[in-house]
Amino acid sequence: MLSAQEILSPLNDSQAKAVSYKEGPLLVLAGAGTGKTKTLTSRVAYLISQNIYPSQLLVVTFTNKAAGEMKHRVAALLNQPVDGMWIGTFHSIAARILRKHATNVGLRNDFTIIDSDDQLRLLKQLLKDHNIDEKRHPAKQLAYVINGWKDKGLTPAMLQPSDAYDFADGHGTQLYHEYQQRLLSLNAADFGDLLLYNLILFKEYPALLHDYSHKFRHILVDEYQDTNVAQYLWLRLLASAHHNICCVGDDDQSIYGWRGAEVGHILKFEQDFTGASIIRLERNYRSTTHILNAAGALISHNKNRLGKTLWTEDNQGSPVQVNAFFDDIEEANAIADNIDKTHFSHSIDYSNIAILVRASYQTRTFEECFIARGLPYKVIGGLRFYERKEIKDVIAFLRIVHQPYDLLAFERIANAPKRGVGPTTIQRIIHTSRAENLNIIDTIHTMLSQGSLKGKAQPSLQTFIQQLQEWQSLSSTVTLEELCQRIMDDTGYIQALKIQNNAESQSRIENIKELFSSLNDFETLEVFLDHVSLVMDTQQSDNTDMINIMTLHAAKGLEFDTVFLPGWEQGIFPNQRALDDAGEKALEEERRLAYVGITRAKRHAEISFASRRRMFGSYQYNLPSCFVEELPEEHIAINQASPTNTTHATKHYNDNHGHSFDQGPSIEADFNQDHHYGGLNVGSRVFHLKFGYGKILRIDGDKLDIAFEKSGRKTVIASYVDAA
DNA sequence: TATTGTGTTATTTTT
DNA sequence: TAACACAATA
Repeated sequence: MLSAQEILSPLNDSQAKAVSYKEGPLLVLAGAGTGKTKTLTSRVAYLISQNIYPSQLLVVTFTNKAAGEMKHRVAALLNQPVDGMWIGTFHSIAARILRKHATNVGLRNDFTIIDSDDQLRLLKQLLKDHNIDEKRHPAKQLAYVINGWKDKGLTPAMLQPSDAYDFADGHGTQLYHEYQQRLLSLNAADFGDLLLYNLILFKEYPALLHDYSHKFRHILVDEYQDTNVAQYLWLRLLASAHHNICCVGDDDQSIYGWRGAEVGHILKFEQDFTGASIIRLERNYRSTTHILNAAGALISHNKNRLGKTLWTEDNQGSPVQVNAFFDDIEEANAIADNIDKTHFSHSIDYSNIAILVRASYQTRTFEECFIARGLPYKVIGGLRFYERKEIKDVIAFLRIVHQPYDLLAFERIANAPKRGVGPTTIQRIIHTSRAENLNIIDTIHTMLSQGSLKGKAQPSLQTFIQQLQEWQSLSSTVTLEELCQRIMDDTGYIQALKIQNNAESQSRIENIKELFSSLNDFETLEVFLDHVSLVMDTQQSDNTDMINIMTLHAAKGLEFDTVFLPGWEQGIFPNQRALDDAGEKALEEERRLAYVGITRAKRHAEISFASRRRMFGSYQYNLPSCFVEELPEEHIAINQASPTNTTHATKHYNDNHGHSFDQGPSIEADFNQDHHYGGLNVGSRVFHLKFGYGKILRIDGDKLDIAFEKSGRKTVIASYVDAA
């Protein structure tokens, strides 16, 4: 165990001050790259060195990734594993508390945590039962409204009469109320409920609040600028006994307002927690002066901020490059060229390069460009492992084994694989189950004996409930993997995928196999199900060297040597819809997003915009983003592409940069036509991970011109395809 | 009930 | 463009 002195010595003055701050509320305003996590983890270690028991500490983060990293770093700092510390996401900690006292709010302690998919399904049923036209009032919107209320800590009873009009001409409150009832009868809670029920518990059972608020002697919160009202109230309650709450955050990096985060919380911290101190971390250890000052000037256009000025002892570096292009294709090609240069001439790893876009659809242009050129890349974000259809299906089977009342899980897999049970039958079973308060097995059993199930559905459901009962008895005797294997065999789920035999079904089978192998990490079904509902991110640890493509949101907290920020155009970034919805407030959030983007770069930032962009099948013409003008001249270099009318960007992209790219692989087509490459010939059928199956039309060195069956004609590098 | 065709509509995303 | 939901059809 390190001494306090050893913990403090590697820190700068402000960091050390924050780490050793004694008692009372503390806000650490930590700018980008100022050692936020280091400070927070050091403080945890410091408190432990001051004889605070780990079990008296509550450390809250937003993501599992952050919680994991924190745990890891504290353990490394103390040189011993930390047991007993409550460290986790808001949701996982709230779930832990709620499981202990579930019966106080009408749930059993084995309640299911449902995701947004199930939530939507439930709301659709509700709307149908109320004869509300889903076209005029989509379930998605209702989900948004209800989640919004929950984020604000509002139960149906707390709503104002006018709130009802937030959905379907005044039906909002009633629907919210019934949705909550249905969740209770399903013994389920959605993500918002986890926090909301905690608030209810603390309010209605003061003894519980007393216990928890005295148990935790220190509360530490990461990314405080992202807290929504419910989380904020939760923190205030838990901190009410000792006021030892240390929040770390950066108002300039608040980018989740659209999902309930309130920058206001960090702005009024001093009013909320009397006697609070604020410590600013302004020394940046990441970026060069040019990058820092460019970002700083940009963000200074925001009015709603506490204000801080980042500085660095690093050198000037090179100015932020601002590149103008004719269209999106030219932009992508120029970035690809630039990456070649960065990688080959300046020896920067691909993994140290990122392309950050405003919206995920923008990644496509880059993917296509990089595939054609054979540049290795990965798209961060996108759909996660547990969100895949086949994985959710397998999990639904497990859920129903675990909880035979789980109608949502039943709805999901009643006809997967197809067994002749159509939507009408499913709805009837669900309605009966709800009306009679019977579990799935009993419901189907009853309906079968009444002869109210017809056609193909009758025998398949008979088999289904038999199987379900077998699985239930198996679940207590065999391992999770064996149970899963058995379910797949009995239902023929994998068999059905095998019959489809296309690239998609192939990868689905792979995914299921991957799930199988991860099952062994879990002791019981219950532990596994809790894991999948709360720990959604399965970061595949990929140690291959690849360019990172992701949204600006996904980039928060990361850093790269070189960062490309394409699509800085009015309407795209700042995003038009955001502006329409929330005006000036949204513009400030978009600006913070721009700030986050620039400050990800250590040495090199390249902003770009194009005058023409292909969007949704047609061309859109955009003006440069207003943020471009807000960048200070002395820290940027503007590179205007030579005026041209051709779309053949490759002809003149060199003009933009004033150098050529001989070192990189030539993109000029060489006309020495080949007829084979390795084992591949013109006319061969091949398989590509992304594009599926196709036929080779032309071979040119290692570049193959392929007509894909699904994705059309594309040029790809030979090493990316296999003979089919 | 399963398949095919048509129409609509396009942020950001963690838990 | 492309994905997805829903209606019309086999």
